[in-house]
Amino acid sequence: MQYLKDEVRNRIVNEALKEFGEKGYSGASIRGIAGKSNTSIGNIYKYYKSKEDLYENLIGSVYDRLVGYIKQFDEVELNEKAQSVFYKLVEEIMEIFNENSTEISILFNQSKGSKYENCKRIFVNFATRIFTETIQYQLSVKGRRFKDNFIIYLISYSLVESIAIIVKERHDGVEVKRLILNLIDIFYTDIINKLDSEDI
Amino acid sequence: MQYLKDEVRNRIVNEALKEFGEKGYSGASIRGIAGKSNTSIGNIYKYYKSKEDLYENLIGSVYDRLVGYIKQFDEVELNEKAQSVFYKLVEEIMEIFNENSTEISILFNQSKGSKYENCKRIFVNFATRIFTETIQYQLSVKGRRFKDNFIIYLISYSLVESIAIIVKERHDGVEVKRLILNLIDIFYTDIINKLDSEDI
Amino acid sequence: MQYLKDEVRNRIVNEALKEFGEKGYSGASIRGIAGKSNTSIGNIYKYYKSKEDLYENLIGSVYDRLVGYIKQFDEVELNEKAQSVFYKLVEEIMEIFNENSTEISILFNQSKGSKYENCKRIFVNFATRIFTETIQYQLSVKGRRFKDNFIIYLISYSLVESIAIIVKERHDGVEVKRLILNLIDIFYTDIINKLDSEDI
Amino acid sequence: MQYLKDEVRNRIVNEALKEFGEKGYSGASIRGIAGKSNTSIGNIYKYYKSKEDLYENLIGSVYDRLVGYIKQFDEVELNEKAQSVFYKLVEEIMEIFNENSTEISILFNQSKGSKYENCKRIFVNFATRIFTETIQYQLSVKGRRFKDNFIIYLISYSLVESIAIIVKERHDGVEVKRLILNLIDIFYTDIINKLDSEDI
DNA sequence: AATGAATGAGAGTTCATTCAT
DNA sequence: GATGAATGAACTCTCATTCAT
Repeated sequence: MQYLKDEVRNRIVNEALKEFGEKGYSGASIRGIAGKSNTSIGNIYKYYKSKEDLYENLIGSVYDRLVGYIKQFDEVELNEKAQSVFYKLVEEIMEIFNENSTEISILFNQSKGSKYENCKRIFVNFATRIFTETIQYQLSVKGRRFKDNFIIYLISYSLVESIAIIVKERHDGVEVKRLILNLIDIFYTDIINKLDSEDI
Repeated sequence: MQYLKDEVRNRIVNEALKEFGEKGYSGASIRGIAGKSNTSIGNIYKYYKSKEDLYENLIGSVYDRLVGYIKQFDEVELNEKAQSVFYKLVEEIMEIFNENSTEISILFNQSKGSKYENCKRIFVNFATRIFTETIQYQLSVKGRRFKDNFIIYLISYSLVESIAIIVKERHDGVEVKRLILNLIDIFYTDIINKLDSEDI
Repeated sequence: MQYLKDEVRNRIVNEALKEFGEKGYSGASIRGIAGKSNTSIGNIYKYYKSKEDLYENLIGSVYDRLVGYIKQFDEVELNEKAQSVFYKLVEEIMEIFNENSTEISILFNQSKGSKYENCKRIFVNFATRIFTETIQYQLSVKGRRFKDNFIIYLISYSLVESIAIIVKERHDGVEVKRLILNLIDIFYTDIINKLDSEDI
Repeated sequence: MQYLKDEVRNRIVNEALKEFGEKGYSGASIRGIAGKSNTSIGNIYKYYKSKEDLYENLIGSVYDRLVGYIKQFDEVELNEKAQSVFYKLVEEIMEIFNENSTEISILFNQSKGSKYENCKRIFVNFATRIFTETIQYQLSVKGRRFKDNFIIYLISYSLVESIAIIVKERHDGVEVKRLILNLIDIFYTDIINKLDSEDI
């Protein structure tokens, strides 16, 4: 009986991932998931008490790991450790990706309307913070300050959007990592140089 | 009577822009727009014959200008003119932004489910093309080829997403233009150098 | 001013006749009539207090003449005069047709949903009565009775439906009259003979 | 559960037949059908995916049989077989009537606005064709031609309208058949004689 | 545990009618 | 007298959720 239950749950999970991945949280329909997973609408509600609960069960742990990693630095001064913290986040993302590539893609690309729609914003804000603090630290060493915050926010936003696309369109962990690191290199390293020389 | 009608139309337009801006095309409701603009559901249908027609009236001309500009180069060889074509597109966007900043923000950020949802993709594809052709032209001069296409797609995608955020969050034309040009500089110029030296 | 009023009223009347003639009472829309007659919805309600009232004004007099003619015989024994009463009804119809061919066509063919939708039924019942009494009179002279009522009802119904089609599709009074009389001849005279000989 | 479902479906079907029978396709409302069949609006859409689909399920097979029978002769020369083809159509109608008297009545009398509204016209055209070819064949044997087409159309129209009324008002198959054959006899046989002698 | 029928709120849309101007 | 904007009820249809079986 337990076996049967797990088998049904797996079917629901798999088809729900497909449905959410294709149509997004709001556009997905419980009816559609039930149909495709060869079970009944009512039975889905035996396993998950609502559409939101189902989404939470699929995406929640990925969200929690990601956001949990970020949140732990909320009240912490980073200074010269900022950059390494960020590279650790990439490691974290890669671990999540290697175990749950579909879920992380859905979390980033299809969460509109769900309780996780703020995820990308949290990520962007964190990236912005890391980047800002990195630069501030480097400039402070040279006794200088930098002005613009928004351009860093934009770069961070771009990075996050790109990561979202990468995890959606590429499925090989090695390639995904290479692409992400490439982008960080392009977006951040170059910009630090640029900011350094041009005082944007 | 005339001014009354215009006043109501303005209220509808303003509240519709708010509603679409907050909830996106699909999430917005005619009922909600009617309520907030202090008129009746039926009356909105005096002004616009459907939800789609309302959206079209708000966003259509902005879409047409933007996509029209891009489409004119569909069958045209660009070669060394690629970059200037792109800068002219920025000029076009800035003109649109100066007249219709809210609309262009909605077009980019909230068109999912509408007839304009392909807009960002068109823009990304065009940016990818411009960037690819620019690089190919420069490399061909030196007798070299470049390999990776996806990274350029990601950069282009990032640029477009960033522009979407810029027009959403900033309302001063001068600043918007500066930010966009900054990003192009960061994203494209630097990357060309990078690609040039590292053979990505 | 009076002249102006009449001109508008005429436009409304003409376009309303077209609209009712094309779409039927229920399918016709006040908005459509207003649009085509180059006036406003509200103004139509200055002349007619409702859609029903408008229909009444267009079709009522034709209905009243027709039904009035029929009703006058409600409590009257007809006996041997039955047939001539019916031919007089045809004369009445022809007079109406010659003055108001459009209206009589609408009355017969497009009154569903209106207060006049019973018109054809009244007409059919009257034709049935006339026919029944004519036959009964003829048979009683020979000391016989006839049985079936429904077949006469059907013939009468057919006659009325045919007249409805004739006034809809033919516009020349002479031809209309010839066709109607032809049908009466076919439907009635022959059937009397048939009933006479076969005791249906 | 199964019997419950069937019971509800039956209630919906019965009440839908009543509603369509009383108000016609356009006039009938899903709300009304839901209310009268003691279920909810939404539940009707569990059984039928649209108003049109409901109507199709009720009336479609009857329409298909009838129109299918007629359509098979579209490209076929009939000559002296014309009359027997028509009598076979009557047999077909009687079979349909014996199984689905309500449905055939609705098809003929209440299909305006639905996809089946052309049914009576198809039937009339077929009857007109049969009648015309029968007469032409008979006259050609005697080396004569006949002139009027419209009167045959009217007779055919009358016949079809009468059949529509018969199936609406009579429910005994034997009587329905007798009435239809009686009418064909009256309408066609007599008229052939008439046309024969009088050159209408 | 499983079913899927049933619900009900809310979506977009239409239209006769009213009423302030 | 004329306007047409405004109303509101009714329409078809969808969907997450509940519940009797």
